Amino acid sequence: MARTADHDARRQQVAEAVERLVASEGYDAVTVAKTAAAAGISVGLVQHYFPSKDDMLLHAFTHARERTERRVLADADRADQAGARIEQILLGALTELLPLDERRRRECRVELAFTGRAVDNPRVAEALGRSNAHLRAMLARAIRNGKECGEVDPTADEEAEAARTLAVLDGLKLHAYTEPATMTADASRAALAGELARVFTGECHHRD
Amino acid sequence: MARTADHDARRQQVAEAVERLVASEGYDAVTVAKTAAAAGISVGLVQHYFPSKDDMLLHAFTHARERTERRVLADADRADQAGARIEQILLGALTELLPLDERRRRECRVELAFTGRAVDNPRVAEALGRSNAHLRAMLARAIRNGKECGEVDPTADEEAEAARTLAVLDGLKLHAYTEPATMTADASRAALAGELARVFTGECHHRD
DNA sequence: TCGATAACCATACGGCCATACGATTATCGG
DNA sequence: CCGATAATCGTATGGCCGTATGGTTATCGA
Repeated sequence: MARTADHDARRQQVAEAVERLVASEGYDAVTVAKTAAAAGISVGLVQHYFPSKDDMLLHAFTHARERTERRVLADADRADQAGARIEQILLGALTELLPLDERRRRECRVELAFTGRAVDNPRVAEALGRSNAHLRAMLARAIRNGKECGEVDPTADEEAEAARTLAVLDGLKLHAYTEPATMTADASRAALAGELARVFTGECHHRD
Repeated sequence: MARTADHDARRQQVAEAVERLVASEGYDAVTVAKTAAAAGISVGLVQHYFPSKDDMLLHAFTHARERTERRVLADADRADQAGARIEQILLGALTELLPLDERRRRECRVELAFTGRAVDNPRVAEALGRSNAHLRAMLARAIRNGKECGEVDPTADEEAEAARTLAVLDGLKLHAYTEPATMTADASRAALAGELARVFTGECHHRD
């Protein structure tokens, strides 16, 4: 055998370099050369780990997206164990995804840039679709729980409500990012809270 | 003086060539040379009418967007004069913007491609913001009318409801386009109808 | 009719970028 | 300790694209 390296760690290193570039200079500014420089490695090594630029970008996207997914899930879990009202749990977790301050604006820029490419790139679209499916499932589960404890109208269609809520979230993400003057942080927060208030219309009757 | 040409018509001709290219090959496939070919003119003439490729793309976007805006407005007006319920008028007009069949899918592709660029391109972002402001104003007006005739809860915040409704619309547009398998035409229509049903909760008490 | 001028064209240029390629270096197994 | 092999590097290459440039053509006004 010979020299060994941590494949996954290297790929992650490149993915994060891509992310930084997208966040600071925009998607179009991402070149293989710049990415290599940002990651502190050579162009050749990037090629060693990714067969093509497209693969590199796709990996960067899925990496970023999975991290975000995990964070939101963890957020929700933590709030859940603290025994909060489901509506409040979701509001907290989803608010994290809106560009309400500089940090989250950066994250949104990356997310939105890749989302924009999903329109023309089937592989990105598929990855995005998978991730959205996870989020919808999470929301549907939360709504189902809400029914059980009385927060949600028991006749509501969980899947439909979840799909619409995710649409609101993504629409707000875009509007708040591209129109910060019109869609201020408060307006965005209010819009999201308003959507949740329309789904979670009842009082929780559980006691602990 | 000398030879004359219809400036606006030429610029429109180019804009529509861009649109066709985006719809059929995707945003990245738009080059000045291809656009010229698609428009049936020379590269030099494109340059004659647009100082840079960026200007060309921006014009193509605003052109397409304004046309769509006009169409939606006209739709709504027509339904209005037919004396329909406001909720139904809006549903009809906004449904037109979702990618529910091949024709509307094409239109959405163009719209979404440019929307994706708004993230990194301030000029596109500004044009998009202006157009969104128009749509929000139109929605707010409709909601205000709804209050007067009893279709809408009089305590509702018109601007906030309008902003959220537009967010739903744009989120659905994206999801329905990139995830046709999950967000079917029926599911999208239902989600939009659901949103409107949450805004227009009352009965119209006008008679004519 | 004619020349000035705008419309229009064809091509050249310079730069950038993704990818290909060959060389070099480090390290694991024996 | 050594050689096989993976990791890493540096550079070359071929193509494409936006823009610059110079020339040609048609038409309007006088």
